[in-house]
Amino acid sequence: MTQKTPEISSSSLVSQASEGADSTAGSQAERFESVRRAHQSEMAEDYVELIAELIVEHGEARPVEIAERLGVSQPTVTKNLARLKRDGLVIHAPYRSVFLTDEGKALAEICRKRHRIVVNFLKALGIKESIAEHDAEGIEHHVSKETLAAFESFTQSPSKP
Amino acid sequence: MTQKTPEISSSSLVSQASEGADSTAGSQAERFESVRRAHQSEMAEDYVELIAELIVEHGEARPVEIAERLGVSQPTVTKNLARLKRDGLVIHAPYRSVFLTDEGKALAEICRKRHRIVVNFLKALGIKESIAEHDAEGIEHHVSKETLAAFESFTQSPSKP
DNA sequence: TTATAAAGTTAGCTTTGGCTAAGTATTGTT
DNA sequence: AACAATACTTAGCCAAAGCTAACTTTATAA
Ligand SMILES: [Mn+2]
Ligand SMILES: [Mn+2]
Ligand SMILES: [Mn+2]
Ligand SMILES: [Mn+2]
Repeated sequence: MTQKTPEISSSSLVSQASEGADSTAGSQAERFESVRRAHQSEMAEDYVELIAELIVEHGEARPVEIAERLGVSQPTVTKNLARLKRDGLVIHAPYRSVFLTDEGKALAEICRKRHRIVVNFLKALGIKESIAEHDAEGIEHHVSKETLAAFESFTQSPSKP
Repeated sequence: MTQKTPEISSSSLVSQASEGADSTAGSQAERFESVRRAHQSEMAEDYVELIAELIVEHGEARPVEIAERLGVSQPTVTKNLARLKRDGLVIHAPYRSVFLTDEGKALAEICRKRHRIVVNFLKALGIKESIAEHDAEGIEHHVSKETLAAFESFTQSPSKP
């Protein structure tokens, strides 16, 4: 009830030069927007990568196995496969196993490589494998081309620019 | 129509010992579950960190400014502030500016520090600041304690274990 | 002090990605 | 061939985050 009601400080052209790079509201917004965009591709990336893995390991990708590996229910997989199909990444007929389209294969390959780079980078930093795999699962979706390249070159020759 | 219908290979106890760490379906599922959990905290973390920033910079945090910095609409901010309030992280009365609870302040401080560590680490790797800030905005939510410690120690003395 | 502008909220919609319960299809076993 | 077990789908639910349009409140300016 009696809480203070401060006005908006319209006298704030201060900008006390604290940040190095430009730290405008606009550029910060772009960063958050970019993260939101990355999250939208995340499901697709993890699915196609996993489907490719299963095909290599078992000769085929079964929804039940996808569900088990992802830790989600079978209906969730069914629904997400429909989305991936809609987006042209997988081929899936009812009660059949799952295949990747050419586009799906290409995406899976990119994701597989990126995943390995991130894991190997973390291991090169001294992180133990189980944790490297854990963190990579999330980090992989937020690594720019530049950062990925830096990770790769560090892995190959640590501490050299 | 005439698509092949492969059976499930029930003869697959092969496990050709390709991976170093344990790569069971169960441990892979745990990693994905952990990423999903991280995504649930992400909105809260970015909001409290930003609110703390705004209070430092402008003396207060206004919804309109939060919306601009995040690149989302004002109604989205209103709705998310209600969630943060429900979760005990902010104090917000209608038409007033936003305050952090003690819990919100504590979370903001953790996030602020983690953010700086990730950014500084990427810069130490040779990534330029604007890209470091960009990637950190996503990566920060997926870094374990161990990895964060490794980032910090690398920043302080690169290439030493 | 009144009018206008800006800020904030409410209502209602959307997509994503999770779930359970229940039904159908396929596969494996007798 | 019949039955049981497993896999898969469908239907229907939920919460999170986003949006626009319309309305209300607060702040600014005439
Ligand atoms: Mn992943
Ligand atoms: Mn993420
Ligand atoms: Mn962030
Ligand atoms: Mn941040």
